[in-house]
Amino acid sequence: MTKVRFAPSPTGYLHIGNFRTALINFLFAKNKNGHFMLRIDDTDDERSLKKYEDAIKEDLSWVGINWDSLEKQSSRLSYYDQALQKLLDKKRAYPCFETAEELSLKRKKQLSSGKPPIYDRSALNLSDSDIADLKAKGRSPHYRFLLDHKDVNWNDLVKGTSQYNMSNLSDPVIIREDGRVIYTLASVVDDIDFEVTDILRGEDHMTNSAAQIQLFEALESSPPNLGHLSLLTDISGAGLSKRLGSISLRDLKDEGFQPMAISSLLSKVGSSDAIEIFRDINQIISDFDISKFGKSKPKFDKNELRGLNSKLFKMLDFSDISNQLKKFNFKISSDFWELVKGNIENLEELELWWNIIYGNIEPKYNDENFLNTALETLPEGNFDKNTWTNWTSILMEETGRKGKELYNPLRMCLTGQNKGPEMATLVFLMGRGKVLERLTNK
RNA sequence: GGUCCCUUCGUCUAAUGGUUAGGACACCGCCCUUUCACGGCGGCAAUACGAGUUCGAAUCUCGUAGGGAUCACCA
Repeated sequence: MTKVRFAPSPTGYLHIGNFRTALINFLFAKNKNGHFMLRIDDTDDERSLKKYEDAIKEDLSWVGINWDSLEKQSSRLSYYDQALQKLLDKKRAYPCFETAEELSLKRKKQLSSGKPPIYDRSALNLSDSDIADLKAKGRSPHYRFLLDHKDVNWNDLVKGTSQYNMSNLSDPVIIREDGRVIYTLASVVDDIDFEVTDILRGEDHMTNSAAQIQLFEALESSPPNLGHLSLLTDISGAGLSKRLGSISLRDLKDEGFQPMAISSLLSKVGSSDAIEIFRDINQIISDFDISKFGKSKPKFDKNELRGLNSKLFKMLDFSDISNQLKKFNFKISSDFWELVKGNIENLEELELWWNIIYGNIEPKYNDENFLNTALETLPEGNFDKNTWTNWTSILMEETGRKGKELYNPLRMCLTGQNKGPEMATLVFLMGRGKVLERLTNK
């Protein structure tokens, strides 16, 4: 069975790059009736916070991504120790005693003399007695994985035939000086134990993957299928870290974006499918195909998201949205929703239209003579659904105007906007009192 | 600096040596609508640059330029 995992570290809120990876893993698995595992990579306990773990779960749930199982690396520490022992026995791991400062200095030197900052493996020269001496002095080692300096090849689900020469890489540290495991090892151990079949993640993991392939093999397993998605950039083409990293899912939520608008965009952008709005995640699942994703970097455009959001609102009935409308401190009726849903990009705009119809706004008078005539011909009595048509028919006869010439001054005066929902219903909901107020309140 | 990856309309992309370089979104125009929008129809618009291979190159090769990623006792 297909089994994937999404493995965030709880060191911050889910941003849109992260979320896209989660979504694509979810869609990939569900399309194959597979298993989607949420794995909390909290081995860095200095930076990991429960608050973020909760937030990540909450955000995933908000968009309808449900996990079939949940694991936390912090509860699996003994397995990582066993893996280290195995690697030590096979001479694929070795102890190192350099301090972080020494290593950093070394890298700087290499870089300034034009050389790649790759670890020189000097700890490999330590004899058993050297190591014993250092330990006796109270020094405790960190451990590195000994890479095999050769080409690693794999057939990437997204990138196709891929290759990396391991001599361009430092032997990765897998256990810290204080004994805590590092992601590189923990992730592989978990992927083996939980029988993950496919790893889908960003192309920033490309070199990690190359090293981890050797780790899978050293642990007498075989690597899962690997797919590296091209990273999202902002509209100018700048990388994720610069700006998109700061757009979290919660920001989008707060800005009034709907989960399905976000999922619709992020599941299709960068693929050869058309970007369109989907009402239901199952529709996206059923035609998901990882091979449709391209190798170049797609751009995330909030305007595109706005468009999808407004298309979604048009599709929603009052009953679909009424829960979300409770957050407003004014009561929204079904009639009101049906009237304005075709003219909004996000829910916050409801407040504007609510004020236009029921509250106070600054009307715009751009044709006083005409508006005077409108005032004179305003029908008496309570408004009904035909009032607008009757009224404008009279106005048309009186003034000879029609079309935009007829409607625009009324729209501007009554709503303060040059566009918006259909006037007939809008005026009916407004009622005679409010219309009179706007017409006379110049 | 080393290594890896990327570059087709504004945007997402299709075209795996022969196409008038196709589609979707956006934009513009027309129609529909006595207004906004929806919808229908149409239009604008691209192979980063330079060589090479070939009868023929978006496609293969090399170079140039631009962009991204990575090179942590982070994940």
